[in-house]
Amino acid sequence: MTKAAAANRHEALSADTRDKILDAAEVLFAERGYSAVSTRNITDKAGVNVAAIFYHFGSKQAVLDEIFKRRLEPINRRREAMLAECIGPDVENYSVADILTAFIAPTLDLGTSSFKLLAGRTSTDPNPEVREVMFSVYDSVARSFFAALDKACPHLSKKEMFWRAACVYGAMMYIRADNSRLQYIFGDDFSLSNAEEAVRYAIPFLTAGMTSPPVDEPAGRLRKMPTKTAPSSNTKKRKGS
Amino acid sequence: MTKAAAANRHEALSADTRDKILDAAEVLFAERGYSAVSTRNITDKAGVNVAAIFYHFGSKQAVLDEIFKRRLEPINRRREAMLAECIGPDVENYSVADILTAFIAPTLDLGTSSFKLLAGRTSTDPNPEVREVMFSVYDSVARSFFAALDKACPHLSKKEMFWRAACVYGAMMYIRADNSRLQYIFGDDFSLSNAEEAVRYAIPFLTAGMTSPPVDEPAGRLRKMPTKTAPSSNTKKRKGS
DNA sequence: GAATATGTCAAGCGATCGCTTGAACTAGTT
DNA sequence: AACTAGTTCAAGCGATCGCTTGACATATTC
Repeated sequence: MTKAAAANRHEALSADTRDKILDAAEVLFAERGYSAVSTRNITDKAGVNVAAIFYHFGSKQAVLDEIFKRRLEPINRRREAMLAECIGPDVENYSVADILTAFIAPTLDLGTSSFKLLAGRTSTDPNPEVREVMFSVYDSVARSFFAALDKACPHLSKKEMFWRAACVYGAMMYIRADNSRLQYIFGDDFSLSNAEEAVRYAIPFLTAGMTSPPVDEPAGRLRKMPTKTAPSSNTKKRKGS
Repeated sequence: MTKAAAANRHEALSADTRDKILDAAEVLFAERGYSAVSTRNITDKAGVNVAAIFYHFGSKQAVLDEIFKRRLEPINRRREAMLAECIGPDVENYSVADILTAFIAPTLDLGTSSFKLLAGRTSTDPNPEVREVMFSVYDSVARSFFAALDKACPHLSKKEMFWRAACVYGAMMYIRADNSRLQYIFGDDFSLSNAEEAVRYAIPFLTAGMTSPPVDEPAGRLRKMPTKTAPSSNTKKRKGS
């Protein structure tokens, strides 16, 4: 009783060192970038000793890796759930908009979490240590996403799919990274950090791009064109298959 | 005669220290990122003394700034020339595809130059020193580009334009940054570094997105919709106005 | 209550950071 | 030959880097 109470109090007052380090590092990496943040910056902000990083994680890079694993696990569960919901047995009716939403929306549903920024900004970070983590963490989800998109867009050659995927990926990452340069140009009334608006305005843009006619195919020969949205609705709310 | 010859030979054999530093730093920054490259890395690669950086530029940040100024000057001249060519007196016939091409193509016409990578990768670099340079360097061109896009897309509210601009910007930056993750997924036959393919496949994607119907506007009320391409052609080759 | 496992801490390792210094070298001018 | 201005150089400044160490505190087990 007293023991449990003490344990609870301890847990309520302060997360363990491990989590404090992850929380602090996440914020700092998002703000300044992996390379520009030192291990002492992290432990200072976390209020723990420098050695704790190496005791709990082994290296600075391992901290970054753990940050991504911790956040992406629930996000990817949501992604796969949403994806499963919108790919039924009838391949003919795959909705490009729904697939894009399944892939993008869960990554934006993080509120003001620093991880959204971090994920966007590290996506093009050239530091080898960072890229190593990115490769290890993003691979499987990206594959299942592109596989679904491929089924939904049978009119596209692999090359066209490659370039369109790059556009989708780039737009998504840029929105997440939110470097505030556009805000600087368009004015403070606008912000890329508004998740609802991102889904509302960016998804239709990307859907229009994905479903536009292929560049290479002569206009005559034509395979089945994709449907942009689910038959009955253009919002997320959809009936089960 | 001998003097001029000596000067020429000297110039032919080795660019001056200033340029050697810029060339070396450009490659290293592109490969590893600004924060992960030290001044000694730069001067070692350039084959000059460490102090030369501070004698010629004053700081590491000033080197990054000079790299961007040196490359962007000719690129921005091309951009403005192409933009001037596609915005005539008849606003009604502005071609979204041509405007996008004017903005994007010149940044890709760098061959294998490291600057293309560098520009893409630094665009979302959160390091304050890097962001400072980005803000100072990109502002004016971006404004004139968005102004032209705005004229070409009168059917869009400022908010819709903001989000579509973000998608365009993001796609462009991601393609330039070429983090090779898509290549890893799609296979080695595909590469984002192919400038011709980028223009051929990405511009139509982005044009389709830009010219898609507005999200907010009720379908009934409708201002003039934009033309996707110039009347006679969908390639870069166009007659003068 | 000694033994053991787990975690924290101050101190400091060698290496490297951005940057500075003052002496030396190289023109070209008088 | 003396002078000047522009440039390069080795050496090193204090600070900080990622990471390690060994002493110590705490909690659990037998």
